[in-house]
Amino acid sequence: MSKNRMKTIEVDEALYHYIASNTRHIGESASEILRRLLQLDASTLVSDPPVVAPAAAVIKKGQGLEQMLKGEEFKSLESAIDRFMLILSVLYQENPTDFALASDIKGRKRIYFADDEAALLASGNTTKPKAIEGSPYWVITNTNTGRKRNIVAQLMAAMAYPHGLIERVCQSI
Amino acid sequence: MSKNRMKTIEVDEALYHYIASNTRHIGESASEILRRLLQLDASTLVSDPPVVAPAAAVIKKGQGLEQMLKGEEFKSLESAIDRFMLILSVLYQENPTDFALASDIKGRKRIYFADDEAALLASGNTTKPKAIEGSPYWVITNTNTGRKRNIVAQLMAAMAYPHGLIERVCQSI
DNA sequence: GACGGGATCGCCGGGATAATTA
DNA sequence: TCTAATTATCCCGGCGATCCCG
Repeated sequence: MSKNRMKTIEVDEALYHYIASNTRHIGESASEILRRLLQLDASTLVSDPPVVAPAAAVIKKGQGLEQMLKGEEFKSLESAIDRFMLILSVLYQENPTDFALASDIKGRKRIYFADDEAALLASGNTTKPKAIEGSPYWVITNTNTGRKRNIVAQLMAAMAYPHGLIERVCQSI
Repeated sequence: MSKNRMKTIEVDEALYHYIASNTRHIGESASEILRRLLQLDASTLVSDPPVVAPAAAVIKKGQGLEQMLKGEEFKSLESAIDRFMLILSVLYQENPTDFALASDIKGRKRIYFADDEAALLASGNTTKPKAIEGSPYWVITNTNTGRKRNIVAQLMAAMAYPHGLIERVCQSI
């Protein structure tokens, strides 16, 4: 790897997580990881990247959430758990890609999200997994409200939502 | 893509140019470009990134450490203990032989390194040994941060690393 | 694994600081 | 005794999951 001067670029948190999670060996740098993921030779820079289908319809950040907070459905929910589940559902639908990248949040022993129930069951004692509607994901549910807020906050932060919105959403749980 | 909560990563110049050259439209962000190049669509998320032949693993003196200091993995660590463990891991991998020779560092009664947990447990009261990843060694962990720095400094000195690097590594703990 | 929600309390990891020893 | 080095107790904050309550 070249010792050349490094350039700084900005990436959103979800992408950052994705990159970090692809570390192959201890102490690997961002450049190394990206080169591998991009299938670039360490030395040569191949010209044309794979052509990919255009991104799906872009929804403006937080729009769906804002609507949800105002909506009758949300207001009608009586329990923290129901609000929690709806929020996650909306978060997923608003941006499945970022959600997927961000959902590797975990506690000391439990993992919080998985795409199947069994994985969550296996990660703790009575995790009470529930499916997130409209998504392939499951979440752990046996937590106090503080932790539910916490999980949502972490998730949203990793999905690069603005602070203020994170605040309001967590507050609403 | 939102501009909120961006993370900064460092990439080498060649990679930087490669990314920049793949801009599709004016004002496109690094995240957007990378997402496209990495094929991070909802559809491809589940599968692992393409596996590529690993880069040759020869590491020159201090090179691996330098990489580590810059690496995403290291930056993502939140506790002194985690940084400590990663540093030791990289030190071992960079030169197992020297590590082995240098690792007979000890305190007044505790020994700091051993190739099995029991030896460390036996050398003190609550030494909290942890295994050094990628190596056959264990370290004592029940120390304040000052001593962790100390241990690393002694180890690196015995492995003949330059002072400046020792400084920087210890500082980073 | 079948009542569901979630507060409360116990446990654990990190590591500063107090205690101990040379 | 005073200081400096080393040990390891112990506190704090975070996490888990039991268990109580509606």
